[in-house]
Amino acid sequence: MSQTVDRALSILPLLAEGPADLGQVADRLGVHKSTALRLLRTLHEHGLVYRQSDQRYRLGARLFALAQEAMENLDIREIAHPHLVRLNESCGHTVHLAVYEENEVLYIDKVESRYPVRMYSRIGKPVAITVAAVAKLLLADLPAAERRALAERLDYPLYTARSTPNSEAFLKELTTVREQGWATDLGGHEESINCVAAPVRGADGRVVAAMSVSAPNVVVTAEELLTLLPLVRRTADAISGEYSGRTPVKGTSA
Amino acid sequence: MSQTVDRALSILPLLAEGPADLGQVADRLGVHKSTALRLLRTLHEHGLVYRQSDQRYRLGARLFALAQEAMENLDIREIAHPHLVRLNESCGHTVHLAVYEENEVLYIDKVESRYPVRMYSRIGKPVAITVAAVAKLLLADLPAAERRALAERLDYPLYTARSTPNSEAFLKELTTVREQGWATDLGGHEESINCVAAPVRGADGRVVAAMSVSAPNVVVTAEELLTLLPLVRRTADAISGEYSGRTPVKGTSA
DNA sequence: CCTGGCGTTGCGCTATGTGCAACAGCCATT
DNA sequence: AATGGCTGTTGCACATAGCGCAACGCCAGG
Repeated sequence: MSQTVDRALSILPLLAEGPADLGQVADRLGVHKSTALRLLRTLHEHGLVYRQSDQRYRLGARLFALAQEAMENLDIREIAHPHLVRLNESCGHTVHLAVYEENEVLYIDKVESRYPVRMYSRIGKPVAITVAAVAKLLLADLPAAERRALAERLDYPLYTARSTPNSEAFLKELTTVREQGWATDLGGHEESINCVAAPVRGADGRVVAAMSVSAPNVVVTAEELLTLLPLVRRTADAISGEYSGRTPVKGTSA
Repeated sequence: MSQTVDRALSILPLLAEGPADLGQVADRLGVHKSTALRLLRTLHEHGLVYRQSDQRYRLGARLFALAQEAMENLDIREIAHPHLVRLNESCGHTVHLAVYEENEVLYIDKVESRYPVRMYSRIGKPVAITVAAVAKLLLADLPAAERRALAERLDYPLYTARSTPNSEAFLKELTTVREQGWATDLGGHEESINCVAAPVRGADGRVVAAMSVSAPNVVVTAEELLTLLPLVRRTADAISGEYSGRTPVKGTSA
C-alpha cells in the first residue's frame, strides 16, 4: 500500500538471513543504492537495523526490545501466568501457553519445571504446527473453510513416526480435537516427549489460547500424563473465566 | 530521513506499550486517520502488526520471528555456543553471552545449569547495565569519551546495597575492569547472585562480546566462584581466537 | 599513479503519499 | 425505529516527499 514503507520493511526479513552491505540490499530490493541508503538510515534511526564494524547492516537490538515488550503486554499472558505457575507447582512439569496468529502458532509463555524464573523458549520460532497439542486446539477452532485452506497449505514434516503425515490426517485429528475439547501430542514432535493440552476460551466461546503440560516419557508415561488432563482442563477453564471478564481484572484506568 | 517510513516505524514502539485503535495511532503520530490507516496496513502486510478481534492493533508475530532469526545468525553467538556449553558442563553453572549495541547490553545466549536445552531469557530486555559483570566489560572497552558520556546518561537504580550508586563509582569500576581484563558482579543485581565475566575480543583487540558464569551464593560462595575465573578467561580467549579467524570457521559460501 | 568498487551527496522530476470530505457500519440513546 | 455519535474506510486533487541519476570522495589493490 505504501511503497516506501513496503520497501523499508522488506529489508528486515532480508537482513534476518544475515548481514548485508548497501549494494546487496539495493539489488535485492530492486532499487537504486541511494534509495536503499535512505531507507536503511531511517531503519537505523529507529534502532531496527545496526551497522556493524565492517559497515554491513544487521538487524538491531531494538527489535528484541519490541518483541519483548509486546510479549509482556499480552493480556491473556498476563492473566494466565499465575495459573501456569500454580499448575507447574502442583505437577512439576513444563507448562506452555500458546496463541495462533496469522498462520502461525507461537508460545507466549512457559514455566519450566523447578525453575520459578519465567523464560521464553523458542519465542517467535514457528511451533511445529502440525503436531503440537496446542496447535491442534488453536487450529481446530478456526472456521471450517479457513481450517481446510490452512491444512492444505501446510507442510507435514515427519519429525517422528508418529508425526501427522498429511492434510487428511490432520483435518481428521482437528475434528476429533474440536469435539473432545482437548488435545495431545504423543511423541509426534520428539520421540520421547508427550503433551496434553486444553483450550482457553474468550467470552464468545472462541479459543483465544491453548495451554499444555509436557514431560519426557522417561519421567512419566503417556498414560500417567493423561491423568493430569482434568487438572489441565480445570486450569484452562479458570483462565477462560478470568479472561472473559468475570473477575475484577485490575484497573484499566488510563 | 524518510518521512513515511519514519512515521510507520514510530508506530511500533507506540504499539509496544499496548494495543491501540486507529484514532489513537493517528493522534499520537500527529497525522490524519487515513494516513495512519495506510501505514498500519503496510505494517500489517509485513506481519509486524496484528489486528485483534476488537479491531485494535498490536505488534505482530513476525516481529518475534525476526528477532529470533537475527539472534540465530549472530556469528559470535554461533562460534561461542559450543564453548559455552563445554564451560557449563565442566562447572555446572549458568553461562551467559552478551553484546553491547547502541547504548544497550543484551544477552544473546545462555546455557542453564543441568539443562542442555538452550533458552533465551530476557532477550531484548535491557540488561542491568550498571551492575552486570558483562556490561562492565563491554562498556569498559568503549572510547573514553563515549564511556563518560554514556555513564552520565545512565540511571543508577539501587537493586541492592551493593549496586553501583552513581556515574563516578561506575566510571571508576570501569577503569578497574579495563585494566584487569575481567569483571564481577557480587550481589549488585540480586542480593544472592554472583557473577564472574571475561571479554571476547576481535582480531583488532576490541571487545566484541562478554561472557559470564553466574551462581547463587547458596550453591557456591563468591570466593569459590572466583576460583573459576581462570577457566572463564580461558574459554573467552578460545572464543576470541576462533572469532578472530584463526580456525576454519565453516564455509561462508553463498 | 591509476583503476575499480564501495558509500555518500545534490538535484530535478514526477510518482507517491498526503489530508480532506464524504461514506459506511455499529452501538447506544431517545 | 429512527437518531446521533463513534468508529474505520474510500476516492480524489494537490504538492510534498521520495525517487533515480550522475558526480564525488574514499580506500585498497594493481
